[in-house]
Amino acid sequence: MELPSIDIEKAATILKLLGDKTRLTMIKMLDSHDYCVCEFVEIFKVSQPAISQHVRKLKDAGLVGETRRGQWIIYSLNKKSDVFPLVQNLMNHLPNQDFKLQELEAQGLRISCD
Amino acid sequence: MELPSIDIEKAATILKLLGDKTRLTMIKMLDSHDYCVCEFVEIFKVSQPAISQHVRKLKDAGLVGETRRGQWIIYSLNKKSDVFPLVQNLMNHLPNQDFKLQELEAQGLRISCD
DNA sequence: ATATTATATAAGCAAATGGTTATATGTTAA
DNA sequence: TTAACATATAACCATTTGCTTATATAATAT
Repeated sequence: MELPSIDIEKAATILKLLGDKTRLTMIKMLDSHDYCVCEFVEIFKVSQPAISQHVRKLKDAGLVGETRRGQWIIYSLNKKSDVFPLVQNLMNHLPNQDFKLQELEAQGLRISCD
Repeated sequence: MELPSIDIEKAATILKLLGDKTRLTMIKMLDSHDYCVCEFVEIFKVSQPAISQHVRKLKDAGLVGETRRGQWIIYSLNKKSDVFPLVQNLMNHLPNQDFKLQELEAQGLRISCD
């Protein structure tokens, strides 16, 4: 089966974007659940602007989408992206990060939206 | 089928390494053929030290191996690397780069070792 | 031995990266 | 309308990156 090819320059851009522990973890997490900025802030122990800057890069590259839900902005994987097959493939090599969600819940920090 | 998981920190390191157009192209090229430094220099139009620095990073990460053959040092993909399955998987999404080899040959710049 | 060729290493530099604090924007609640 | 909360943007800074030139090391050829 033939996989659609991704321009090597574009691929390098995506890999550079994912070549950061925080962003790579975010994407892996988003593979299971959607998250809002404030949840990421709790999880990654960095400032809120730092998180906003990371998700912005992911959004600019088309890897994630955002939806406002009340005062929160929920980020989710963009499965329509033309590089999604590549990303998905990558994710298969990474360990599940659901334990982070459980930690959030244990601390009562999971925001309450469906 | 279960894929062996790669520590997310290690994966980020590898992706950052491959998140560079030159190195990503090198790895894709090495997926088909071995190359020496001087060939890479011709292909990438950067200085010889720049190429040496790139291959060194790939070597330090265990992605490639080197063999001296006379005055040349031949670089090849290290298929024994524990991240090779990930890399291999990535490569499947990239366009073949054999035309670069053909360009080399057309210019008579392919070095003569088997 | 000496010159030539191939590669590696060192040092320096401009640009990019990822964080911070301060501040602006937008939504909700009182 | 005002306060509180969630997020984004701006400005700044230290570190990293990827190149360059200059030089060192190693093998080959004369």
